[in-house]
Amino acid sequence: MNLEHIAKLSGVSRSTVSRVINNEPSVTDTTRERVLEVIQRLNFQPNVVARSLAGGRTRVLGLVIPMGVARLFTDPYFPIFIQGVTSACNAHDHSMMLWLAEPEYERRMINQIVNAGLIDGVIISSSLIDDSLIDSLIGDNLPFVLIGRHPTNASINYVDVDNRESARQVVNHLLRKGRRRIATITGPQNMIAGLDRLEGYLIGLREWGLIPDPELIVDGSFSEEGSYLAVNRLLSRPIDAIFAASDTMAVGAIRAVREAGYRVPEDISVVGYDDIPLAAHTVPPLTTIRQPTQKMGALAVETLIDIIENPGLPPRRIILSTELVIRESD
Amino acid sequence: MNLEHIAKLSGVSRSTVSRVINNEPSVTDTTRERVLEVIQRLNFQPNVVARSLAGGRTRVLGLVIPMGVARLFTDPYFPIFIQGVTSACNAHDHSMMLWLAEPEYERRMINQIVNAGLIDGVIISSSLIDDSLIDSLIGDNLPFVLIGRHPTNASINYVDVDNRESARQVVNHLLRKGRRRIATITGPQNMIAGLDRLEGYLIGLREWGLIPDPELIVDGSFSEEGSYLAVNRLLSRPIDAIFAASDTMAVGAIRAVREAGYRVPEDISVVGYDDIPLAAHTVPPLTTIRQPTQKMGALAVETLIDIIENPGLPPRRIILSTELVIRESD
DNA sequence: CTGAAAGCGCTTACAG
DNA sequence: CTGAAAGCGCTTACAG
Repeated sequence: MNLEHIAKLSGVSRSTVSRVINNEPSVTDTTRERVLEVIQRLNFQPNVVARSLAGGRTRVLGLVIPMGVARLFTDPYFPIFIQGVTSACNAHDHSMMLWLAEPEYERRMINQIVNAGLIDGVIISSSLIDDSLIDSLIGDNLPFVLIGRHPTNASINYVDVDNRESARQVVNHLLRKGRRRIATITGPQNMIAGLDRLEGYLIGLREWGLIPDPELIVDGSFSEEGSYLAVNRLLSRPIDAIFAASDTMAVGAIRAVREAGYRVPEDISVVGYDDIPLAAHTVPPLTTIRQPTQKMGALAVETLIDIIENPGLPPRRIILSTELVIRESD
Repeated sequence: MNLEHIAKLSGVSRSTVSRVINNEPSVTDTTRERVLEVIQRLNFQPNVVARSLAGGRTRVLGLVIPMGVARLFTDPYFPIFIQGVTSACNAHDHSMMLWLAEPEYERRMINQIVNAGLIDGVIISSSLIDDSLIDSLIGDNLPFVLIGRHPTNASINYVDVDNRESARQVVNHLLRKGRRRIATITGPQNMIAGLDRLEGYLIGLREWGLIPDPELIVDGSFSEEGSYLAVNRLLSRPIDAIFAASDTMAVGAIRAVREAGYRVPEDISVVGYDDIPLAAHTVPPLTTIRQPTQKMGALAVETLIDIIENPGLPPRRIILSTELVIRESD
């Protein structure tokens, strides 16, 4: 079943059927109705592939998540984010193609993405700073939006949350609670979220005239286990609070703190970041930063479609605000 | 840049370039080398869309996960499974398209999947029993494989683990440890994994001549919270063990048990299913069934490609074995 | 072993 | 407002 088929049955040409399908205004209402009736009766679905080849647009969006990101395997952040992307794709009549970028295939994949013409644009989540994929995309003029701002290139479209501001707010909150020896478990420093959350922590301390102690800054790589190990090391020094750059790391931190015989929050406060579903159910329930994860996914899709349909406009740089959710870990 | 372009530069016809790209044997080595040299020099990538339209095959596979499955948001099972699918797609030069099936869009989506010609086949994960998508797929002759066996239709291809046998094994293990009042937290009974794990539990009890007590069977809907609530209800009766049909539910069970003042495993054993990464790190570490989640994803892809390339062969029904991992929750 | 040509199912100037 | 025709970039009989 194809356009020709529908055309014959409704007594018009293939061109007209195409126009009806694409909602072009230049069709009589009566003609339109006649054609639509046939389309519906036959439950006709135009062939996406042919449409793409002729029209130069596939209505398929790529979502790239670097696999190196170990988070993926344990952090509920991703499913929630992906859900936001998928819903928005559905709502805008697009499809989503997921790529988990494995290093071994990366080169071939970049090529596929950029040159094969399968997709109209790309969303890159949790990209590493200076990801070579970004350069490829720029070089080949394929529209893309980043989740997380780009530190240097101002012409790149992105959707992000205000990581620095919210981290600063966490530190501020802890300081107001009387904490003074605040440690932080950071994410990888080659990811913008890792970088910015650390910077916010530093800003927060300095605002209160405190000098950050490098020994209280340890890397947890956005993983539960990484954080657990980091906090074990940390506990040899006197600390009274921990800001973990993700809830998953906060969970690891709490585990380490309690195993060492300290109480949360009486001895050591623990604050996280993300507000994943689990955060409300840890013991004690986690104070954390709520970020609109699902909304970021949806906004990324909408921004990308906008860029595809309106090239040449100035870059969109969208920063969403967050919210400090105070529960019982302090 | 297209075939014509490459053809001109290497002094052959478009047809020959196509043959080289598709590795057809009927090309002289010298011709082949000449063409390949040009392709590599220009880093040429054939247009996937045109290829699909002409060849009738897109090399794109769809992965459908019903969103109703609340698990998705909290259960690490999915990222691991998706990772298996993606890797296998890469390895076999295919791409993967992810659909999270939202009820509201479902009808349109089925149409898209089945009729738009965008994909060569579909993998359905965690499908509900009697999912209407399955009927659509059968009706339209689109190749597909299920994760989880189909209870009635023997002609359907699937990859599954032996849920019944492994659940039976868990019960057997607990009975050998001297437990006699064994409760189970089940998954939804409209999912084959939920169904089969319950059945295995029943078989295990009966093997020892025990009569299952309906009051010890409660639904946890494959979620942490669902399980927590279910176990709260359960604790009014004297029980000495809980078999949770997923690790995520086991975590909820442990939480409820401990909050009620009982010890795990001294008072109540808790055994899970899945062996997610967290299972080794719960307090106490979880005894559970390890299933080859990633491998299931990869096998589903390979099976699907096989079906696409060799239609008409008898249905593949693949059952993978599992492993009881004994840790400290008993 | 290779090339010329038809065809995959659409879109889109162009002409009327 | 509508149709005939060219074209998107490939694959694949067919002929030689």
